[in-house]
Amino acid sequence: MVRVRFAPSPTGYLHIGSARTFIFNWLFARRQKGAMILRIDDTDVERNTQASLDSIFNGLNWLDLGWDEFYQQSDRLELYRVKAWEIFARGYAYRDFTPMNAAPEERSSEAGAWLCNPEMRALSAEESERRAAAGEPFVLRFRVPRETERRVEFEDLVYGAQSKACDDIEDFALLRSNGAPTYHHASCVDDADLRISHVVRGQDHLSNTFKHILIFEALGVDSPLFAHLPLLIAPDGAKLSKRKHGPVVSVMTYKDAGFLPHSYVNFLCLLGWSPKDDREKMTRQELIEVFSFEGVNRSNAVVNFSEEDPIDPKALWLNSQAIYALPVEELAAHLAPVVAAAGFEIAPEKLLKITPLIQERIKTLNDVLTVADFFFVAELADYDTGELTPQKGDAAMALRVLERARVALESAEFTHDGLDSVLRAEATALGVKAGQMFQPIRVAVCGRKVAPPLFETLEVLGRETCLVRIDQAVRKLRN
RNA sequence: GGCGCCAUCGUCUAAGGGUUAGGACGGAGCCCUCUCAAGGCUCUAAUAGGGGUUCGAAUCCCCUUGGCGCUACCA
Repeated sequence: MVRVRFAPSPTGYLHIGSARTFIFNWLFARRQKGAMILRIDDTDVERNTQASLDSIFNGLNWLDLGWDEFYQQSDRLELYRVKAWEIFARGYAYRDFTPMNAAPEERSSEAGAWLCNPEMRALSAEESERRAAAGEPFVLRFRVPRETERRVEFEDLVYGAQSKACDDIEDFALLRSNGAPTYHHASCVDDADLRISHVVRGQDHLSNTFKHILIFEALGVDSPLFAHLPLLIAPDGAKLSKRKHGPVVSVMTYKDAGFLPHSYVNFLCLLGWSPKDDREKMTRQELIEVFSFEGVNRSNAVVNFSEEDPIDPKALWLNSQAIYALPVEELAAHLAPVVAAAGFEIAPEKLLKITPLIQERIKTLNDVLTVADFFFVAELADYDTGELTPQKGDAAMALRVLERARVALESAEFTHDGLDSVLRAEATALGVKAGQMFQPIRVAVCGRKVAPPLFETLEVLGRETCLVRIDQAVRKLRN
């Protein structure tokens, strides 16, 4: 039985890299008909906040994928304590009484990396017990095997054969001096206790895996299988950080920008993974069917954003495609809350009629506000009168067109075909080109040159509104 | 510094000894057209460098360079 977990620590918002890790775990679980477990790694009480936990849930909920089991490490502290002392009892760990901030400088710089404090590692059982009983603070450290020239080895499902000499692994902590478990310890104990079959996580944990394998050994259990994922990085090559790169790193930014959850999931999947054919737009079901670790890349993927384009153009394109593919009713339902949040009151039936006119013109849900605004307002915002002037024409032509249109529209049948034939006939009668006829009308009713197709727009706007707006345009031209 | 990992168009990627190095996004152009889109077509642009192995390397090996990660009583 495949069991995978996503284990964020609540020290910030949901990062897009974390979201992608969640998605790959989820895809693998669904693909293998296994279980997806959400585990909150909150062993560092100092840094965890409720706000952060809420924001992670918000992000995960928006992704709309779900999970099967939920755990929180702060509920399981006793388990980590018990397991740590079991490890100690088996001789795989020792008490280190070195004071907290003792000589941290000596650790790096020089030739060999810092491995352990030999004095503490060699402390006799008696002295260790005595000092602990006397209340002297200590951290419980893993005793990495050094007597043999052993190497820790494993086969990563993405990166292949991995190997590291024990002499390059330091004696890491299991329990802090306050008794709380470290990430390494709690994570492994939980992975063992929850019977996690595959650990799928960021490549930043690749080197940590050697330590984890030693912990699993000390715990007396088989290691899970590992699959590390390439990291998401910024165009400057640095890893994505809120401080340096701003809101682009947060999942909620994309929700707020008007992304459809699935299209964003689709986008994230394409970063560091490929179905190996030319498919890019994929449904959730397709993603599940085709996902595998063989398709995962080994090099980091750049999220392509800049000051001018804060959102990766590929994400935008995928979203516009997803919007285009949506049934009109569904798109209208997605649009309604956006329109309402902007303060417009619009009847659902009307929005349903507007939707097909803008469907292929919006890249995000939020674009409805800039593309269809003139449908929502009672009064058009002021616009430059010069806009009314058609190509290769003048203000006089605009006036003639609008006056003529005004009369024609009073009696025209307000349907696409009706308006089409009436307005084209008027153009011919006036001796102007169709475009010269349509443009002044478009600007009069929309307030700008760029807008959805004219006849449908007039139809949805309705005769009354159209006549009022044309009158206003005529007045502007006469002034 | 030590250890580990990585390296194909600007970006995401395909090609795992033999291809004019393919696709997508972006950009440019053309077509379509009532504007804008959408759609169609064309163009743009890559195997980091150097050595090997081989009849033949983007592909295998080594070195260099560059990038990333770990090196906490953070996760």
